[in-house]
Amino acid sequence: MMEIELPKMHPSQQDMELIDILWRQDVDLGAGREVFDFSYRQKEVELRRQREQEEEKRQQHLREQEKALLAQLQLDEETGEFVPRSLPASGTLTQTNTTNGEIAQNGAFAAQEGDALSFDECMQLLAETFPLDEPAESAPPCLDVSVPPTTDLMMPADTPAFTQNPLLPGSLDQAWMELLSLPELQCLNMQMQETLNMDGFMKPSGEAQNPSYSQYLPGMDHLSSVQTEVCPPEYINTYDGSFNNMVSPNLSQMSLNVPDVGAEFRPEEFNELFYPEMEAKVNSGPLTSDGGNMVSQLAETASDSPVNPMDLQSFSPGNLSSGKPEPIVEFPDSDSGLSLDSSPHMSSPGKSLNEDGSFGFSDSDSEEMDGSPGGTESDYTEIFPLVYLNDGAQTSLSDKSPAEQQEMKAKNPKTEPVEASGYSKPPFTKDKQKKRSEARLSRDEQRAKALQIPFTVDMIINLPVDDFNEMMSKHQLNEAQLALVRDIRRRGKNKVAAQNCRKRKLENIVGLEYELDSLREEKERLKKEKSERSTSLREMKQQLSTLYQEVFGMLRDEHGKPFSPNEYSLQHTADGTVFLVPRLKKTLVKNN
DNA sequence: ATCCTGTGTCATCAA
DNA sequence: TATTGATGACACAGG
Repeated sequence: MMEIELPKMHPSQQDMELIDILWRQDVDLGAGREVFDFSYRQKEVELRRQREQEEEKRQQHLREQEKALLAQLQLDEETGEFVPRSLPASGTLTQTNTTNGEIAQNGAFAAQEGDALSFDECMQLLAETFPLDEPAESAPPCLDVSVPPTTDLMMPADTPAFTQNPLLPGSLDQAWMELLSLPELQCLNMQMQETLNMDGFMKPSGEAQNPSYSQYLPGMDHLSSVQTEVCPPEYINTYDGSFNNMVSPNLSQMSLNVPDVGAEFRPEEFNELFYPEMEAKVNSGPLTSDGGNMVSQLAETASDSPVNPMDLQSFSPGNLSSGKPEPIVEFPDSDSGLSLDSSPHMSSPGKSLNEDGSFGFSDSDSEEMDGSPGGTESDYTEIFPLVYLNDGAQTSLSDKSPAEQQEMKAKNPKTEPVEASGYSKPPFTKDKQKKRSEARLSRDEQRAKALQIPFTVDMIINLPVDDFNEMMSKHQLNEAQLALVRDIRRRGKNKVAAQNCRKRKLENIVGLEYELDSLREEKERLKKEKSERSTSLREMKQQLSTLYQEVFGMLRDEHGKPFSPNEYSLQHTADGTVFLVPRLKKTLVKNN
């Protein structure tokens, strides 16, 4: 308890030393050592002061945290953005239908509320463990991937706000990571993963695909590894699956302050994220960091590798940072739709080459492509004949230089007639391999590959505009590439929007049908009720008439004669009093 | 051959 | 002004 320490040398230092010696020799001084030890007492005071300061600090942090909670944002399911929670009736879509899925979601979250406490505690622990010394830091809301993509529908209002508080200072970054390794959080983390997956399941179309941008961001990949350590494979797998769909707009917010995409870029890890199944192959191969060589090496290994060479290239530091992703071919006018016919892979030289010999991606070309009967998927079989020939072998012409591509074209005159004829099914159309390749590569992916865009289509489409612009600014793209990237983004977003729109339309139709049924039922019910009441009214009238006649017939005047129904009538008031009213008089009264 | 349905895309408008 | 979402319209593929 009383620890022996060497006090700092003070003026009374000799005395203190003596006291110390006596103390060590267990000489009874008649008083505690601390009585004589000035530095000890001073230290005690300092300790107390320090404790007070810590306490004060902690309280201040709690207050700040509270502020942050108040200002917490809420994920808008539709927009994928964080919006202030104070928009209770914001959504136009989310509230339209309470589908079973949503009910299930609510249920699931309700069930999760039980975890809220522990999470709360964790956050408190976090705040205590990692004091926010830089509250003003505009650090990113480094939300972990485990943070569920909550929506107003799914997240009860009283749910602890930490889960989606993007205002948490960036210093929490590491705290999150450390927290993730805490055993008590691992379970929570897994549940959040589950939630995230569930959300993806509930919203299969564009609006729900909610993987995290952290996957895109090398700086965050350690998070993945953390989860890999603590989560059962199924969580990871399902997560990967949902990731393939799209990137969550909401989680994308988290990437705001993540280290530069290009900064600590590690292509292997990136690859692992995107093509986990391929990672082994790619890594085991003679892959080098030399972007130039890699393509050719890929070409060698591509026959058994489904990896998209474009992606690999994009992950190559050489291409990313050294920034010469420009295809050798110049596309004078990129368009918005890479024209099939202008594709470098076209086997039809007449169309594929512009007059200047370059490959054209002009709008007119695009129209030619999209407008022509041959325009769509089949065109891509023409664009990438080798892709379809070699399933999984992404060594399409796009991986080769235009010169090589032209060589290929020269070597494969076979395809010319097919494409020259415009729309006609290429010989590989029935090839299952081709279909599989098609399924794997969307048109825009193929376009991107053709222009050697150094980003994945997912990134292009799903990154928030700021990140997107940042990403674009980090790479020097030529006009064709820029235009293609923007078109890909526009098309991708519009595709999702169209899916949402159709989904909504269907939901509206279903809702209207349901409403129609309800109204029909209501109508039937009202009809029936009307009929019943009519019957009842008729009966009552009949009874009243009978009663009237009975009563009227019992009435006699002073001569004992019955009243004439033509001259008199019976009237009754609300209190049951009955009057015999002369009809003439009655009309007179009425006239009055 | 024709119709229906699902999907992608474009144009346009509105926020 | 740029971006984004919503939606009608169109083309196309596939059943």
